[in-house]
Amino acid sequence: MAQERPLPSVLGRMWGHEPVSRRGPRPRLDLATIIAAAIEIADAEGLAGVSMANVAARVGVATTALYRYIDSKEDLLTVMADSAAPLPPEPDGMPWRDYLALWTRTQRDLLLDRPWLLSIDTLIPPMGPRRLLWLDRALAALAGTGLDDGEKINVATALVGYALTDAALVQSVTGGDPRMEEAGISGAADYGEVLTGLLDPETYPSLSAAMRSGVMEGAVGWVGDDDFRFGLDLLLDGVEALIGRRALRDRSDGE
Amino acid sequence: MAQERPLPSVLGRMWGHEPVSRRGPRPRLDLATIIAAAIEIADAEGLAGVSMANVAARVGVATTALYRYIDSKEDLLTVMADSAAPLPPEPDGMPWRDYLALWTRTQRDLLLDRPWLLSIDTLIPPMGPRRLLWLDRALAALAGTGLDDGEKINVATALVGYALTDAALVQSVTGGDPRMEEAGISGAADYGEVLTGLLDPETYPSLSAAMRSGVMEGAVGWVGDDDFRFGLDLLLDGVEALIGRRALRDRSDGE
DNA sequence: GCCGTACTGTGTATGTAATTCATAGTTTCA
DNA sequence: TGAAACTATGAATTACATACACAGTACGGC
Repeated sequence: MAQERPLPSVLGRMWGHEPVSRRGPRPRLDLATIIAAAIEIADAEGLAGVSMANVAARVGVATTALYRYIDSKEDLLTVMADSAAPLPPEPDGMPWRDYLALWTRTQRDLLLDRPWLLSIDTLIPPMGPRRLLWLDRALAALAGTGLDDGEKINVATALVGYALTDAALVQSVTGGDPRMEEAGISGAADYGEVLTGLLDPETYPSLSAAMRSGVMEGAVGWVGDDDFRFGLDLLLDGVEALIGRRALRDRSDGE
Repeated sequence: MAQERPLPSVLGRMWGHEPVSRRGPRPRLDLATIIAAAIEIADAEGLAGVSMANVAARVGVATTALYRYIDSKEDLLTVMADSAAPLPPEPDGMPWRDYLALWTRTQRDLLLDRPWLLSIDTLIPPMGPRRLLWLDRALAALAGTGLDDGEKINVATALVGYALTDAALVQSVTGGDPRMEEAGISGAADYGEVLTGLLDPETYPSLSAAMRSGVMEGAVGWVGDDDFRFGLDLLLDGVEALIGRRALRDRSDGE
């Protein structure tokens, strides 16, 4: 019923609602082909390589032919971002905590594997079939925890957000960001060194002390697996605490 | 000593290392003036309005004159992102949890107030004087909690990350994102409606159930203050648990 | 006081991309 | 068989960022 809401063209096509046309020459392309080509280019050359001309060349049509399938480059990127996601891992009866940890890590690893996603994805509500599938699985994993739907969604949201920011951070520190490269920084140790030279201990007492004590040379440098787990556990511990509270409340409600 | 590392021009200028030049006409501009102009434009017209030509016109010079002060537009954006941040709130002896909550919220509100920051800022290690000041204050707030420097930094990182993703989400849902607007979605209720029409209950059992039960029409729609606090408390509960564990360990170490 | 030099701002020119539009060609339905 | 509906194309337009050569300016040594 609500189906009637007219979807904008790209979103519609994303969900397989291709326009049913009779007349005219058979289309030489479909959205999937275009997206696949665009993703291949992005994987190989980064987002910078994804120009309309480039994509068109790859699928063997003139640049402007693409505009029959998408309305703008923006749309292309949006659809790419959804299609680039693999299927979510299957729960297989895992405890919620294990599943959500895997769920989050897999998303982060995806972002590291396809760093161009980071340039498209600022966190927005998922609209594509793939991303929504991920969300669905997170909610499923939280079934039976006593959280309500809203809470489950918020938990999932916080976790994707973490995957996103952590990947962005790791990516920038390990040399992906031009802003870091320009500063001659590759790796946390460099960063610590630069900061040590830059920070006036009067103005930045705590930070400068931390840097001088060599935090960045040791275990903490944002990019280690420990660092990822640290934030993840912060969140999951929070979730666990919440679930505990809910259980308590529900028990006393039942009396 | 480490001061000697040659900073790239913009980064250096950000820290007040203006080049000491004798000869030649007195410069008509300085970096601060340019940044201020760029920020005014961004506040008024969004990032799209920030073209080199526009900024130059505003400060009353030819477009290409800007290149005497910055190397590229990218650099301009980077410096803008740092300068746009206000001074961090003062701790005033607040408990760490209260301070960090305020600290995070203030940053999120800044991002909502200047949405263009969201387009510049993917999470990267802070390099500018303002952002580093924020980091310093977070570390200071965690003094005496028993966390080590690395842990403190990781806590702060997780919190900024949360501020960033939450702001991005709110921003997109409340109409800031072209991708949402294009789908005719403004507000969580619209989102819920669209999804209800789109989702096949077989493929998306949990999510579709949640949508049909009207989550998005109720309290949860990502944009409410409750939703912000939800994720924030998740993190802070996690931090609290960690601090508790550290205290326990330290006590038994001391015996 | 004068002149060269180092440095500043200007105007022009170039290259890259996205996007619009009129056109020519291709199927299918009546 | 012809018209209608639709496809791909190429040329043209627009908006930028940026490189470069030039002209003017002020300081510092003589």
